[in-house]
Amino acid sequence: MKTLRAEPTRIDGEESRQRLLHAAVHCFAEQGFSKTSTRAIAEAAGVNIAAISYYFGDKAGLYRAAFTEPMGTAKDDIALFDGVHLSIDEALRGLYGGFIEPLKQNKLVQQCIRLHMREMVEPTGLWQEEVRHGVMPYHAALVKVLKRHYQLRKSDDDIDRLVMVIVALGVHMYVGRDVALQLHPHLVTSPKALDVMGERLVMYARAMVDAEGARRLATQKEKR
Amino acid sequence: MKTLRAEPTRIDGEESRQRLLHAAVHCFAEQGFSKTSTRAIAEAAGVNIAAISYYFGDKAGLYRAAFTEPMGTAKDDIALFDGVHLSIDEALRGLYGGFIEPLKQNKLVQQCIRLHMREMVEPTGLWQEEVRHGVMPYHAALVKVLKRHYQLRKSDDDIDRLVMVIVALGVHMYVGRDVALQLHPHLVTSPKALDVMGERLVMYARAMVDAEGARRLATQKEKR
DNA sequence: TTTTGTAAATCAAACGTTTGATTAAGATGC
DNA sequence: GCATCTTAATCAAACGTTTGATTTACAAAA
Repeated sequence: MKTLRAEPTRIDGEESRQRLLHAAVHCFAEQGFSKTSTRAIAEAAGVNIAAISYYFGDKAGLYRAAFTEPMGTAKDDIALFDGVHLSIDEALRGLYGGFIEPLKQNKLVQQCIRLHMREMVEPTGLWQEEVRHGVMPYHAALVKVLKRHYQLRKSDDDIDRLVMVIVALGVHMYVGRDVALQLHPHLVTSPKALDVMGERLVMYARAMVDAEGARRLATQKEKR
Repeated sequence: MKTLRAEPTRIDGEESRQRLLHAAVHCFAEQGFSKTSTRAIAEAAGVNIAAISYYFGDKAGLYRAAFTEPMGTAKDDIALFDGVHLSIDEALRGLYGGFIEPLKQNKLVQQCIRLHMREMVEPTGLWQEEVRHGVMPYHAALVKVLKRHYQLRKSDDDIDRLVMVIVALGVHMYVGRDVALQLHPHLVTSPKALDVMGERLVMYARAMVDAEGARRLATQKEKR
């Protein structure tokens, strides 16, 4: 029933493309690639189906665009914690801030991240590229921060392990979000609660960093 | 072109159902629900398509069976860490052992877990039930352990937060596995490396538990 | 100003394929 | 003979994609 047509006339230009892209991000993030039909996307965007092939070639092309285009580069996130003048606490605060902040607002970014989380479990090839261009530099930057903190010349496996779990705490805010929403909704919804969560993450991470430092010291002594 | 027929004849008894189930776990874990066709499952199982509706009703029924049947109950995992005589370190060792051990072997279990991880990102309704019957008791058991350790009468938000991140470290071994395999394969493949990882997780978690304990003590003093 | 030409954008309709599910007939073991 | 199981064939529905025609915007030509 399309009796009323609110749209004035021609939208002309990039707008249709943009609307398709946003609708795609929303649909793909919500239901995944296969469960989302091109028709559903087009309908949500208020655009004809053919526009998909017109602007993006095919469904896969639209997905690729939805996956990569709206996301900021990893550099933006890295910049939040890799300043040379930052203390380890400040660095961790910046790092987890990058995880927490999008959860408070910015629906599009949240959907994008959800899309990326999806790819972690369901790698389609795009994710491997994302790991190379997004995750790898991110980890490398964090390794650098830790090296400086421990005053090491070379990194090692234990640094990598520590980086893994530090990142894990942030990642889990997204991966475990649905579970948390079911178990303790009030801990992960309000901005205030999310801030408290961020504080705790910093505290936890700091504790892990210190524990690893102590362990390194102990094994170092042991060797002598 | 089906000129050659390798299959003998009857596969005797219940076997078809089992083969279907295993093939389903494998396919669903690998590609997810929508991307897996009933034909692909039947072919992988070496069974006619109609057997799916015969044994499981429909595709959804097969999925449900693949999701629930092969998994052990949450009680098995909980039993690894909720003994009243266990120290906090022993409890954490048991807890993370439950995460690490399946990674060393048992392909079927790994695929099952992968299936469950999938549901975390792509909730189909089964996951909500799983949260109620699997995750919730798991969290509750861990809360109990922490309450005992801190000698608390009542739990609170901060305990829940701590439980979340303790679990996060274990969960991340599965969620972040693909990334880890690309970044540091040697840290998450060999049984020996996995054991080291398990040790570190215990150490990290212990550090977090202690940090939270210290924080509680500090805020407690502050209030007086 | 008006006419004409061109390229971009949009549309409904249809295409061929794949999907999950069902059917009726056949085979097997008791 | 009877219940259990397997098979190939078939179904409607939904899918992604393509098509050819149409509409709009804009600029050059008259």
